[in-house]
Amino acid sequence: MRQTKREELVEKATAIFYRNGFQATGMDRLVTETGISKTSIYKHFKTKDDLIVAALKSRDAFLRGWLFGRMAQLASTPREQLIAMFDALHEWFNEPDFHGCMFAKASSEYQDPEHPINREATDHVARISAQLAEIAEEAGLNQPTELARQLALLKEGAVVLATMGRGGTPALDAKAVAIKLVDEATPDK
Amino acid sequence: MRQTKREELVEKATAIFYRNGFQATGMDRLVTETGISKTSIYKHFKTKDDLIVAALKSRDAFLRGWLFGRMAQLASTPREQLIAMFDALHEWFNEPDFHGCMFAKASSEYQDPEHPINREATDHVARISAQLAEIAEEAGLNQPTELARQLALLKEGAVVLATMGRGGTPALDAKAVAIKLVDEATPDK
DNA sequence: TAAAAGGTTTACCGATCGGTACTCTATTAG
DNA sequence: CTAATAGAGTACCGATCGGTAAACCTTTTA
Repeated sequence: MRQTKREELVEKATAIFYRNGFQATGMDRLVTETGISKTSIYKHFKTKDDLIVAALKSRDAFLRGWLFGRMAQLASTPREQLIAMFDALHEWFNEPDFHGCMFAKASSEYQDPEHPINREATDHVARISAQLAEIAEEAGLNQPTELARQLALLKEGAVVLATMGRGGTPALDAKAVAIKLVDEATPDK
Repeated sequence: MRQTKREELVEKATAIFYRNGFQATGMDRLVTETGISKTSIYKHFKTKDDLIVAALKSRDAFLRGWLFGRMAQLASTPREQLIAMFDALHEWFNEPDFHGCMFAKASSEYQDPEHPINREATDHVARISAQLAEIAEEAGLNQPTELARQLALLKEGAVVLATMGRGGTPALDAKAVAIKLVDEATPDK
C-alpha cells in the first residue's frame, strides 16, 4: 500500500506528459489533473526532472513490453515477428490517443546529451535496437545486427511519418520494405 | 535596407531556436543573443509564435535548398540523385552543429495539429516527400509515389537515429536499403 | 529644415514557473 | 491511547515568462 501513491503519480504523470509535453506541463497542472498534492509529489521526487525520468522509465517498460508482446502474439517464429512489428506499429498509430513517440519528444525538449532525460530517451531506442538484433539472430538470418539496424531505421521513420505525415499508412509502407529485407537476409536462397 | 533588420533577426533566431529549443528560449535571451531590442522584435512580429513560424519557413527554404542542391551536385541523373540524398544526409549528420531536425522538434513542442507551428512542421515533410516523388517520376521508376514514400521513411528514420542513436552511420544504413529499393523499381529488369 | 520612421534603452506589467514552509487531518502501528 | 506517518490544503518564495509603454537617439525622406 505504501508504494501505491507513487505509482499512481508516475502513471498519471506519464499520460499527462505524453499528451501535453514536458516543458508545457507545469507542476500546478500536474497537481490539478492527478489530484495529488504538490507536497506529496515533492516527497517522492526531488525535482520535476526526476519525475520526468521516472515517467520515461515507466513508459519504456510499458512500450517495449507491449510492442514485443504484441509481436509474439501476432507471429510464432522470430522471423515472422520481425515483420509483425510493423503490424503492431500500425495498430499503435491508429489508436485514438496516439501522439507520437514520447522519447523523441523528450529528446527534442532536452537536447543536452548529458541530461538524464536525454539519456533515458536514447537508452530507449538502444534497447529496442538490441532486442531486434536478438530476434534477428534467433531467426538465424544473415548479418542480424545490420538487419536490425535497418529495421530500427524503418520503425523510427514510420513513427515520424505517423506523427508528422498527412494520412497514409507509414507502418505498412515500412512493412513492405521490411519483408524484402528479411527475405534477402534469409540463408539458403 | 529596410528588410535587412528583419532578415537578420529571423536568421539569428532560427539558429538560436535550433540550438536551444523553442520553449526553452525566452524572449529576453533572444534579445541578448541577437543584439536586437525587444521593442524592435515586436515591431516585426506580433508574438513569439509568429517569429517561430518565420524561423521555420526560413529553415525550410534553406534545408530543402541545400539538400536537393547537394543531391544535384553529387549525381547527374534523377535516379542517382535519390540515392545521393543519403550521402548528403550523411554529410549533414557529421557537421559539428548538427542538432537533429528542427521540424521534428517543433512538432514535438507544439503538438496541436491546428497550431501554425505544427502546420509548418508537417508542411516541411510533405514538401520533401513531394519533391522526392517528382524526382522518382522523372527517373522513370516504377510506382514512383510508393517509392518516394519509402525513401522518405528511410530519411526520417535516419535523422532520428542520427539524433538519438549511439554512434553508427544511419544515413549509410539507409542508403544500402535505398539502393535495393531503387534497383527493384527500375523497369526492364 | 523639419518631421517621420526605425531603432535602442529602461522600466514595467500580470501571470506563471519550479519549489518550499506550515498547518491540518486521517490512517495506522506500537 | 498515543505517536508517527502520509497526504491535502494554503500560502508563499524569487525568478522568469511573453508582452507593453514611454523617452530618447539617429537616419532617411519630404
